[in-house]
Amino acid sequence: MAEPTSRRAETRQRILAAAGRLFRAHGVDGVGVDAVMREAGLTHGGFYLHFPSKEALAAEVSQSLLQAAAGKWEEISQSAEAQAALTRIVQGYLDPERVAAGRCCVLTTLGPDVARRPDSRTAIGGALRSMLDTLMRCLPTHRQDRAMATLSTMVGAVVLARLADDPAMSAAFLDSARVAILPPVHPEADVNDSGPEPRLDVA
Amino acid sequence: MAEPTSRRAETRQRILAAAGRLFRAHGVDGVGVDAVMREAGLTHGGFYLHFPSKEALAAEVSQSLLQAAAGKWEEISQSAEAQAALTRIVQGYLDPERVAAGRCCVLTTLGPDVARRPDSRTAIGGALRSMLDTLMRCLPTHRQDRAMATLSTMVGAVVLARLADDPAMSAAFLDSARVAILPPVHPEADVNDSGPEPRLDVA
DNA sequence: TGTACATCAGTGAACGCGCGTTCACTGATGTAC
DNA sequence: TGTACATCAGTGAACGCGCGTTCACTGATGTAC
Repeated sequence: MAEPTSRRAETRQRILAAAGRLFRAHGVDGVGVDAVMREAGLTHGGFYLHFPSKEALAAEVSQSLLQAAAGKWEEISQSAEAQAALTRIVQGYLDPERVAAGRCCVLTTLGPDVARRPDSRTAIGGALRSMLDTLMRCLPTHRQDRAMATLSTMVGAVVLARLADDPAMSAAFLDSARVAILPPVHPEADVNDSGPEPRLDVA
Repeated sequence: MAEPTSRRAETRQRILAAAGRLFRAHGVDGVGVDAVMREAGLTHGGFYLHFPSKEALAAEVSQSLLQAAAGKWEEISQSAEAQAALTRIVQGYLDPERVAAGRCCVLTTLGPDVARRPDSRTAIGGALRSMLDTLMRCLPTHRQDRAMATLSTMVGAVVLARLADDPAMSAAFLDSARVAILPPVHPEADVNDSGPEPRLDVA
């Protein structure tokens, strides 16, 4: 009769999800344990039944958010040909609506927070490597350094789009990164440059 | 007898510098007003003689740090030919020692912090535009979107280098960005590709 | 030049508040017989 | 099937602490005469 996910594990996931939303919106230091628990529909006292400390929660939130992103990328890369997968990954990452809504990558919303917390740093290592690996396999060159530079451009563009004071500038950061990463496509001009026929099957 | 910089103005600068160091190292929310004043060699009570609030300090710190960076870039761009200036700017930004010491761009250390604080966001607007402008003039294409993508790559690389758990990976993020931005140079092979003779006068 | 006073940068105690964490307790769920 | 008990997730009051901010005061510097 042992249910696959106990009630305890379910609540734990609810807390993780709540912390994911709040930490990304206000930073780890900008949100209290009581606010996280309220967002999860609980009272603050029960927090330590699920996590040993706020610091541990921060590490696990970073890890689970980045692992989710890494999993999504891997899934995309396996469901489509390399070029199309790259396009979907990059366009999803640089989606203006997602960025505006704050549902963007933890690297861009909590990057410096993670960098300052040893537990969080080590916790995200695996997912980060996985994302680079997926990206590398989708790139035409299959080179690791190209994957790193590409991820840098994506992360930087979202960071800058979020801190620009002008909406047009925000959009321009995301656009310029997309254009820089994805090979130019001219659907209206059929006579374009050579190469492995870059086709976009995602709007 | 009115001295050009009053004692008051000098102290104010000392507070700004102290906050610059501490905020970049621990985040705005990770440092108290008393710690900032202690770092500046003062007691916390006098803080409000110089700034109306901690929030205002955060905004002014971000602004002054980014303006300093923008000024340095502009200076470099006027003291050298475009290609050489770009090289110096990019190599300075991606210098592993500076990144390791935490003396790196406020966009990478406080990006999300700035994004969340309306006062800070508006405060850095001018300096950000100035940096993009300088970058654009140094790039071969002189295109604004290329400048934005380039800055994104630089910012992202430093963010990622700071949060990577492995020193080799940190270095690789900085290296890969440098290689991606700066045109490849082959000093050992004199017979290289054409173009405006890319010369590096900075090691 | 010397004295009296005004100005003002900086001090440090104090404030109310919210934080991270603990803990005695509640009440629902599951188990034993 | 029904009762008695154990388990355990969640509650909410309480803790010590450090935060941002205020303010009466000190002491050095500058000004007036």
